[in-house]
Amino acid sequence: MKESKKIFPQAHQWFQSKGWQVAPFQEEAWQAYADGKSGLVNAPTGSGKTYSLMLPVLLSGDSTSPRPSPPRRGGEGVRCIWITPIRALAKEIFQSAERAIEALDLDWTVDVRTGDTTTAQRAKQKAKMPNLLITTPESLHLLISSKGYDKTFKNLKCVVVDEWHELMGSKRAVQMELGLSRLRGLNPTLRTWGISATIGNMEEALEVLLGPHFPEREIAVIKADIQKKIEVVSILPDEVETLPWAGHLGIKMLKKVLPVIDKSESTLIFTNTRSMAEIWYQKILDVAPKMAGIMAMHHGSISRDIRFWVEDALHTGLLKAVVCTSSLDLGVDFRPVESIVQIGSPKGVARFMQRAGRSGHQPGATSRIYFVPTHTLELVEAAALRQGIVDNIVEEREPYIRSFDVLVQYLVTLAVSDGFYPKEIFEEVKKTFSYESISPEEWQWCLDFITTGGKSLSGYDEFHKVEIMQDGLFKVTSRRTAQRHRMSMGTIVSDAMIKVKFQRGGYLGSIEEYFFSRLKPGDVFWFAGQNLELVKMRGMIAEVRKANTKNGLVPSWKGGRMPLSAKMGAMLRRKIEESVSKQHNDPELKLIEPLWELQRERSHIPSRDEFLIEKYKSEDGYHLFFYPFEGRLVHEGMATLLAYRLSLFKPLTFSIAMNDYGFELLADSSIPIEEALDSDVFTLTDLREDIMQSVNAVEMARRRFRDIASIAGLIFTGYPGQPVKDRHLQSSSQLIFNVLQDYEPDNLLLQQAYDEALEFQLEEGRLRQALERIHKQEIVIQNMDKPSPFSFPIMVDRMSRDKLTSESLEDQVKKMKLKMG
DNA sequence: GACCTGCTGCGGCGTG
Repeated sequence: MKESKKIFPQAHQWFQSKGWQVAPFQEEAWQAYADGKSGLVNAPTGSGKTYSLMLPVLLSGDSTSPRPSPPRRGGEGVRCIWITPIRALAKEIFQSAERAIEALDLDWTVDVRTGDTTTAQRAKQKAKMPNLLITTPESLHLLISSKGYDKTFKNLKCVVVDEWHELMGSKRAVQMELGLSRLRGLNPTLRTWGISATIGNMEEALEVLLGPHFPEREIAVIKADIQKKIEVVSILPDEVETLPWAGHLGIKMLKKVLPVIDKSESTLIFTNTRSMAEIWYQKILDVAPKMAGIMAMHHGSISRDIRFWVEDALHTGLLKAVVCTSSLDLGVDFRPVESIVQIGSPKGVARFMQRAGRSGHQPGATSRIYFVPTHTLELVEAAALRQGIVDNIVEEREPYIRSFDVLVQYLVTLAVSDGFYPKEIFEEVKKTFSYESISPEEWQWCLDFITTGGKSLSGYDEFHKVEIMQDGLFKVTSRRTAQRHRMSMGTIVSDAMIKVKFQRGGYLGSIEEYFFSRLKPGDVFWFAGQNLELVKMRGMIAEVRKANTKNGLVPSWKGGRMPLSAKMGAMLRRKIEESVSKQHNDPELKLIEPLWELQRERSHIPSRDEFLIEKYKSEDGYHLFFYPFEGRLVHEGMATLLAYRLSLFKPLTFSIAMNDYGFELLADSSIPIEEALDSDVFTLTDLREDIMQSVNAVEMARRRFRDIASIAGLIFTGYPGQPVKDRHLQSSSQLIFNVLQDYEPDNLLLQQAYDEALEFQLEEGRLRQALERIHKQEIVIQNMDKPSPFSFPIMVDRMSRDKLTSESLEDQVKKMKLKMG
């Protein structure tokens, strides 16, 4: 370690002058960088990870001079690119860089380039690029799509990808891989560094960043040895009966949450959905009107202006509490708050830890997170989360591979700028993790696709985007094509949103088109913490005014589903067992004991090597309940699979319901489950075939295809400010889907849609593992006279989806409770 | 195509 001091004495001096300590991992990173290595710095937020790479980049030979010297004239171009997944973080990186440059008296220039960069700034950059460029993966691709980009990046020595764990597991990472492959093509000695929080598959994260064939001896992995203490405090009801058996809102716990808010300087209240945030915000105001003015709300559909204001107000101590969704997980790294409250299951240990980390930022300080269960079985989740933290469990982020939509977009990007020669680019693309396995035929398909639209779309000129020049250069010559392409780059596809505005101006945020299709003028809804009356619709704008009525609809957004992570599922199974055998110290598990007694009385509690199937007959029909604890998506797949296999024994129509813990099959005549078990209904044999038979794979693929088509540039989503209506997008994507389905079933984008449906919607891999596990377990079939605590919430879930009944859900649940005695 | 609880993230109308 002594030697590194010789390499960057200025850095040490600067740290000293500030009274900062140089952490061992920082020194290690400086050394590795000076040695010319690439790699990954694995360090938590707030650990000084930025300077672990910022300083060696600035101070090493990549700078014009490590000592003060008169600035050289322009033309040096970009020497380092710093990638951040979030625009808002760019500002912070920029400030860190400026601070370092000034303190060390260097002649680096630094600037930010994102969608927020103004036209004037862009023009300035075009004349003279900064030496350190802070940008996003999307903006990097936009730069690659401009003429002479190879000159811009001619002197590039290093790329740093910040928050790499955030990109991993999304197509944005694939886009990053492609961008890196091109930059390495331009500069074979380019150093690539990632900065990442811990994820379950760290080695893979490194491999994705550097590509699978990066020379081993040029790689370094730097791990910050900072262990954060996290304390999980459940907010418990006085009696377990207070908690509902089913439900997810947790409003019943409101009174217990208020004291936490009261006694803390500042509190973040995390909810799982945007509508839940809206509801909690309103309910808190209802019971604690004094919170008006010192409490705010923050979620992804609220306008950026309002969100910035909230972040700022939290900084300056104006706000005492903010109700939010994961929009505050990341992004602006604000001053830590005193208390964190999590309402309902966060579904994964990593997400929970990240949120906990928002409190107690001082080194050595303990982060405390209050967990609020919203139904009885979530008491077990509390214990599971605590154990998960103790055992250091962190979920994986699975990288996307072979995403042909991202690849064809990239190829058009290259064709838009200076054009490309396929042979050269193929070699680069093959070196990425994502496309390592691409075959020459598949590559040729991509080239055909961008030049002719492929076999079935060749009749349409708009798909002939790229031309092949005489010398074999692939290039876009049409201005319109180039412009449209630049306008639709990136891999994030959003639904068309209606903007919500006050009549006199004042933009509040956006809600999906669908929500408004059910509303007529005069209707009242809650949004952004306000009670609003719809005045009129104007295109994609909803004009509103403040309403005086107390009640209103709460918008629901489509959003993504967050199923229980596999690791949480395993931990839940373990904790149930510990709770039942009373081998634990968790207060939550103690509280839930009466529920186990009831479960045992009415049914059975499965041990680790048992798999429980409950049978129950009601006036609705014949029910079967299964409990794999694998999350909603896997359950949905498994339920359809079993329904299909069971129907081979006897013609039956099933209705299916599920939650994160288990699923239900309901039929109107008896279900031959024993018979089916005898002939191995959980078998892995013919799994793929049976899945394809049982689920509506075409429909699932059709839905995935919309995003794929938009990333691949098959559909144009409109000019900024005048988006194309969703139903138009829907229909054009469907049209193309149908054409491909009929005339070109081997189309790679179409196949990708099927692959994604299987992998991400059915979570086939996890389904397979779950079936394997069940196979090794002993199956216990239990008849029930009354629904068990396990099965009850699933039944409620089914009822809430049953449109035929006119009874309100609440009445039904009451009736059911009476019946159950 | 959605409703049935369901997050987050970026970019965009210019070629010397």
